[in-house]
Amino acid sequence: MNLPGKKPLGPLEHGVMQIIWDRQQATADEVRKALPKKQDFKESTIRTILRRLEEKHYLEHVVEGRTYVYRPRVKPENVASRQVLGIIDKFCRGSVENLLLGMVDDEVITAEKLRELADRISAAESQPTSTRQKTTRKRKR
Amino acid sequence: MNLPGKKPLGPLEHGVMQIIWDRQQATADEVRKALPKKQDFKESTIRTILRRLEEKHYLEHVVEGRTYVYRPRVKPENVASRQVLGIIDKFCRGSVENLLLGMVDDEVITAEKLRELADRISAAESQPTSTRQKTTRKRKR
DNA sequence: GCGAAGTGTTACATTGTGTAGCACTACGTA
DNA sequence: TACGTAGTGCTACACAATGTAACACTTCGC
Repeated sequence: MNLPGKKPLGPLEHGVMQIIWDRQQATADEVRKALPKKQDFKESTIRTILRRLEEKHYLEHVVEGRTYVYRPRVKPENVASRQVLGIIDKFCRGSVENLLLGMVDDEVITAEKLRELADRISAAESQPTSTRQKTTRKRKR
Repeated sequence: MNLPGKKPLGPLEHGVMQIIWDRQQATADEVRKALPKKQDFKESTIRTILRRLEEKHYLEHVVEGRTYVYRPRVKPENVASRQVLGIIDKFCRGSVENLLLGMVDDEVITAEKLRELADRISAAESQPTSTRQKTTRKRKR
């Protein structure tokens, strides 16, 4: 089982993912041009990064004509949530509550604001399916 | 500014932190004995790890007799919360809400449970100071 | 004065990431 | 039809972080 979102990304790898998440898809050349012009990379560099991201299952590609078009295999929020899961395991004895407490204590978010968001999310969750926008995914567990 | 909780920890480094978090403090030898007996490390190995953890500001030590006694400089929940902050920046366009949405979507937590926790935390937060247990810290921001 | 317990210093192997070169292929065009 | 160009495949190298440890030095108790 090598699901995406687990392996960490280096800064450049992350930058590339950002670009592809932003525009839904991109070719090696598009990525290169979209990166900060400050350091402009060789195309082979970009292609190496893209290949590694594909090996890590962050990306997949389809061949279009003779160029590879890369698309994300995961949404950034889901990568985030998996990484947070790992953090909870490692630092919060598996308890989401401990994490949230730490975040409030560290002023990452106020208790008030947290409750507000939780209410909103919970409300949206129980809304009728007609107005509801939920990712289609196979449910397990 | 080199505050703790930012630099990532390798598996062994993390294991050592766990031990010290558990027992509040420990010497090199205690750490060595507390680690899984499967791989039993040389003391110098442990001491290298401890030194690096101190360089990263996860630990500090006091000299007791002639031995170093290490104690944590951060609580695990705070390390967690800082790392989560980084994740929010990188993957959720800076929005805590996006992260929470991702976590609900990924079934790391249910919307219902989240709301419950948020309520509880919020209630505790606004309790009178007499019964309140809050970390003493300099507030900034 | 010696041995044990402890620290200081240094080093090497492995792995992940950034960086890129070079060879190969296929398509459009002169 | 032969060639340049756009694209990929494969390989390599350097640097930093991490795991792993040896060896030398110091000091306290006996």
